[in-house]
Amino acid sequence: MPDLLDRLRERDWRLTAQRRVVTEVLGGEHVHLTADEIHALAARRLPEISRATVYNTLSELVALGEIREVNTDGRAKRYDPNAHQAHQHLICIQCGTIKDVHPEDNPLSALPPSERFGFDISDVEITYRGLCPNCAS
Amino acid sequence: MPDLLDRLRERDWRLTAQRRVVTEVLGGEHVHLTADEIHALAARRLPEISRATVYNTLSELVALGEIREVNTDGRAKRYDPNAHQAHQHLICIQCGTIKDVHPEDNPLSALPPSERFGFDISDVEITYRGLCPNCAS
DNA sequence: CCCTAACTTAGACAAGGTCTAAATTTAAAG
DNA sequence: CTTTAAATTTAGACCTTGTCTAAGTTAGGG
Repeated sequence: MPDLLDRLRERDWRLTAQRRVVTEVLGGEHVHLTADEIHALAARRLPEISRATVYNTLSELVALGEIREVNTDGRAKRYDPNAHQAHQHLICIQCGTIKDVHPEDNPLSALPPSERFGFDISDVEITYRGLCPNCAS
Repeated sequence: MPDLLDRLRERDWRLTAQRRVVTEVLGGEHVHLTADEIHALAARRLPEISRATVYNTLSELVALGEIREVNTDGRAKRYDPNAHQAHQHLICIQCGTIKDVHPEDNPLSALPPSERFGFDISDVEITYRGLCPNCAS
């Protein structure tokens, strides 16, 4: 798969300095940053970047399906660049660390038709919570 | 199982008028109200009840394990009085309706040890999303 | 090189929630 | 029945997260 910036170029996404630094900050595969964290990192390279632009850019990337919004705790949303591989999240209830995990079965198959109330189900989000080895000791 | 107010009485929970109306508003089994909705309903019976008290009471009920906090959409948290029966949620992406559902398997069993990163997992939260029959037509 | 639509900006605004200090209420002791 | 200390409630200030707007700036086709 070509990298994120290449994919965006192919889609008539006007590439500005601001959009570039935001997507660069989201480079890794196992990163789960809040909008404010992304803004702070982006501002290290482009000091005048505004909060509004970071929010706008993130919304566009979500709409394009290039990143996912994760609602882990009712606090700030986090943005997950690992959008092209189905996965779920495992979160430490103490330190907040987030891991990507991959359940064995298709999570949808556990929900029998009688429990679907006629819905056309399109998405399943699973969050596992527990104590990480570091916090347990 | 004795009802909510009885259980709380047995636990030295000082029962005030404010706490009573909040717990009464949470009476049903299949209700998923926001704090503001709970405040509005409570205020119909006890007009001077404050927002802070509603938030305090809800936090205490969560800590006591009598209700559950549900984070459905990154907007306001919802409070679910159906805390003593394991269940998950099915949400309409259009109208926001929330249904309680009961998957067949233990959701934890789908996560193999190799995907647990040494965590001691204590909770799994699953949210199914789709279009309800009403919105589909 | 110019033009215009697209983009970015600062800052006001809004929703949801937390905190604080003062007032009130509870219930236990005298 | 009073006193009293601790628990509870209150109004409103404040905080965090996110959205909106109007004005300024920029990308890139012609």
